[in-house]
Amino acid sequence: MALRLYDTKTATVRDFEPLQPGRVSLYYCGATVQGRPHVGHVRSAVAFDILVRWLEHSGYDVLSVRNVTDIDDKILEKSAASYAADFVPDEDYPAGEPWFALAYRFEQAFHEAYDALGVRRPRYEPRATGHMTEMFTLIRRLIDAGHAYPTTDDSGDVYFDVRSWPAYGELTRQRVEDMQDAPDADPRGKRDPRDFALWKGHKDGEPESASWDSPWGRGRPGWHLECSAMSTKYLGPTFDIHGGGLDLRFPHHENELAQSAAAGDGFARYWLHNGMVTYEGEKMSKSVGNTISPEEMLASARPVAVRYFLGQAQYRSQLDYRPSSLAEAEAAVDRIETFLARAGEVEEIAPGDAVPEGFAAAMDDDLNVPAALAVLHDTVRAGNTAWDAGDRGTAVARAREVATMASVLGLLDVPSPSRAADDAGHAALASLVEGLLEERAEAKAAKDYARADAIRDRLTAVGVQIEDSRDGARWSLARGTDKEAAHG
RNA sequence: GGUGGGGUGGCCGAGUGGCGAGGCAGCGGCCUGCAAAGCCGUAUACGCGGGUUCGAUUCCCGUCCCCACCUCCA
Repeated sequence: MALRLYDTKTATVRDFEPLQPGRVSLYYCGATVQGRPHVGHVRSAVAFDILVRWLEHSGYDVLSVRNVTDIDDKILEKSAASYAADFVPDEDYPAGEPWFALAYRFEQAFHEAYDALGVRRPRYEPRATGHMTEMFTLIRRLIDAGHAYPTTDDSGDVYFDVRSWPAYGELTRQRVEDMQDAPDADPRGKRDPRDFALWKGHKDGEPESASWDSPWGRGRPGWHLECSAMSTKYLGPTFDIHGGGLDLRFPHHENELAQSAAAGDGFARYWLHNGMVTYEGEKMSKSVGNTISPEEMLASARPVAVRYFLGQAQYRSQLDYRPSSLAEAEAAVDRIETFLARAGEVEEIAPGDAVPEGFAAAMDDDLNVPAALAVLHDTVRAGNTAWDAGDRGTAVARAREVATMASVLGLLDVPSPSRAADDAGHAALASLVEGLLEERAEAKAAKDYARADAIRDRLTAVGVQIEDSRDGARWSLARGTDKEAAHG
């Protein structure tokens, strides 16, 4: 069975056949680095991380590119605001910060969030500001082809001519005539209100450092242009997959497609869009106050549980967060880890190449992670059953499959800052706990259950969980609350 | 107004024209000195009204509601 993916442009599930056998070129939209990452950003990143992992598991060499939009209106606005006399700095926005410093700072914040969740970095992460000449070339091509024009006023703007491109709207199946005009649209020098900026002329009051000399005057690039220019540079005029959040379909991806296609490029062959994250069914919004940030999630649950939560729904589905979500994810992850730890007592469990057929079929079916997780959990059960029956060989075999599946879903690569952060402390703790467990074993042997239970209660009280087995007691640090990983 | 996606048991969340995925929570049982972990069992679920069909949650029609996008947005 081969991979099938839902393609937004054709609105169908299609067999995935890469341009070049064995190689996949993937471009997906990263963030505009104007603020701290929110849950939606990391959900998208996890979704595409799972795609890349599954492609690689399937034997493809994946060339992935994710852009960093480090120049745009919001970045400039926020920087400008930080210089205002009445500006009140907070922990996210200090006073007097240049736009490029602000952008770079948040770019790093995104990296921290991605890293914390085990999202692997793409092969390249190009920044918009580093690709001016590539953008000039694309604008030139569009003007020469009659699909773009510099305004006749003195603004220095260059626009894409929507009316010159009959296919405009093909990605989202909209007709230009049906589109609602933006209420606050400033027609400026546009021929049509839907025309969008390829190049924005420099305006008085904007920092000189935020503009570049171009054949059409000093200015800065429009948002959509960078993706067309950079994807072409790193992946070629035609590439396999273009991804991003559902909210980017229009206008961002529609405009990218129009630009690149009008310039004569094949552009993306498959369009993938991940669903939004909601809070108890409602769109997260700062004004409503129903938001939760990746940091807050990481403070209340282990990173691996956060990752599990973010990846557990099918990527196109809306992912609903509610206060109990992370505890549920934590429980599910615990179940998997407990089994792997059991089998790990027999021999080391490392991910291999083989996954159960049902898992592969689910992943090939447009990355049906929920169905894949069902197979994973079934395999855990089968392994536990074998373990309880004393069949260690089968248990270990199942554990290998579980580890492989978990690895494909990115659950084994999530850093666990707690443990690694303090090996010495952990060793000391282990020594103390094991001493107490020996005492407890002696008490149990003497049928002094009061004393045995007192020792267990004492350990439980400080977050050390005890599990008895025929081979003796096993201990682990209680999860869920995860005092260890709590961020300070 | 236009475009697209949804409404599944206490919660999350797949899926299918007919043998009720999976996780979490609950209940009963096995195991255990007691727990924990594990295993087994346990639910008159598919927004509403019609229709097609031997049979629909799954197809068709209507209807209600929700969400996203059409302005910066993962």
